[in-house]
Amino acid sequence: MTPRSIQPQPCTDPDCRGQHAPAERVALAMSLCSARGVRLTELRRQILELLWESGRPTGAYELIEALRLRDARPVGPPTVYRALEFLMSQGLVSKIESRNAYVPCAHPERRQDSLFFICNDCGASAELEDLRVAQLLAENAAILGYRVTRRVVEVEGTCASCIAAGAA
Amino acid sequence: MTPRSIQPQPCTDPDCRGQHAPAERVALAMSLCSARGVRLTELRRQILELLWESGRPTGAYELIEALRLRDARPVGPPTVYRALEFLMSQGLVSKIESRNAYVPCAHPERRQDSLFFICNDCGASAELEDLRVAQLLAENAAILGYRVTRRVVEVEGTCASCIAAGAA
DNA sequence: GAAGAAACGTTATAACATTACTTTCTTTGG
DNA sequence: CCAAAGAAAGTAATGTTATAACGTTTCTTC
Repeated sequence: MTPRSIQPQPCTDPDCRGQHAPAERVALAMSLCSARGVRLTELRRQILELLWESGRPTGAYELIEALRLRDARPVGPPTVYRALEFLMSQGLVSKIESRNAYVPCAHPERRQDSLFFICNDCGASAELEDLRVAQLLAENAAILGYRVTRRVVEVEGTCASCIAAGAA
Repeated sequence: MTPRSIQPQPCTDPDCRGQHAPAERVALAMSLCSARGVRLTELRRQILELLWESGRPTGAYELIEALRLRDARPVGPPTVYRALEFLMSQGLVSKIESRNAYVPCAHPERRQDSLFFICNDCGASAELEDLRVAQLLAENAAILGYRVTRRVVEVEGTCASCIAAGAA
């Protein structure tokens, strides 16, 4: 199950739903940052890794706690927020605004704001890209005369598993 | 400029961009609540009015301050948050998640999550409805097996006026 | 290895939101 | 009308998320 090699393996499938292991994700991030000439420091790397391991949108203070548990490293809020800001600037992480929580991005090599689907029951989130949505938003922005810098699209609801579990 | 009558005048134009006066907006809200058998109390009415008068996404603590100034009524956070919750439940107000701020809804009679465009420069927001976006999100939700309960679509950028002002 | 820049640490505090409990107001049935 | 019940609002305390301001360390470059 676990890949033998952790060489970066960017997914080339636009319909990829992300089943890569955290280590692989982090390796891709390292290679991307290296190519871009920016520094994915140990702290930043750890936070990205924690986000990949978490499997759901994770709050900044949860990350602080996780870092403390992981290697008895007590970091303050500004430290974590700065790291998150860096990761977001590189497209490696997105903030889920409706949750005040952070998720790792499946395709940091494509710098595109994704659609996020968040389950109200289990808290899990799914990421999707849909150029048609971006296109429609661009259209509407043009009508209003807006220059777009960021798109936040978050769909709240109940995921398939939780529907199944609830219906049981 | 100011309308002589403040009778409720729901806008029937789906492309309406909202140029109605606050009093008219509040009148519509009162009539809607009355029809729905829910109570638009004085506090709730005042908060809705303040939001319409504000002209931009407004934080809960700004509302507290505005209420205090308006009629020396000091209200606590829970009071305001409860009123906002009611207003949101009636589709009269939406929360702009990326700002932790609240805006009045242009078309409370249509219970549809709108698209919001927010200017990073002046802080103003514009509301738009686009069924095509809702449709695409529904499509994607269906693919994932999600049951949708709420859509958050917030486009950040620079509005036409600020682009013009900045380009000057 | 010194200068400059980037990252990180630390303290304090700001900004946003909720819990738990009490009081007041409103409606409704006797 | 009046009491009971329920909805709304008041109050105090606290929880949660985020940032300001400033000092220290680390990395890079020359």
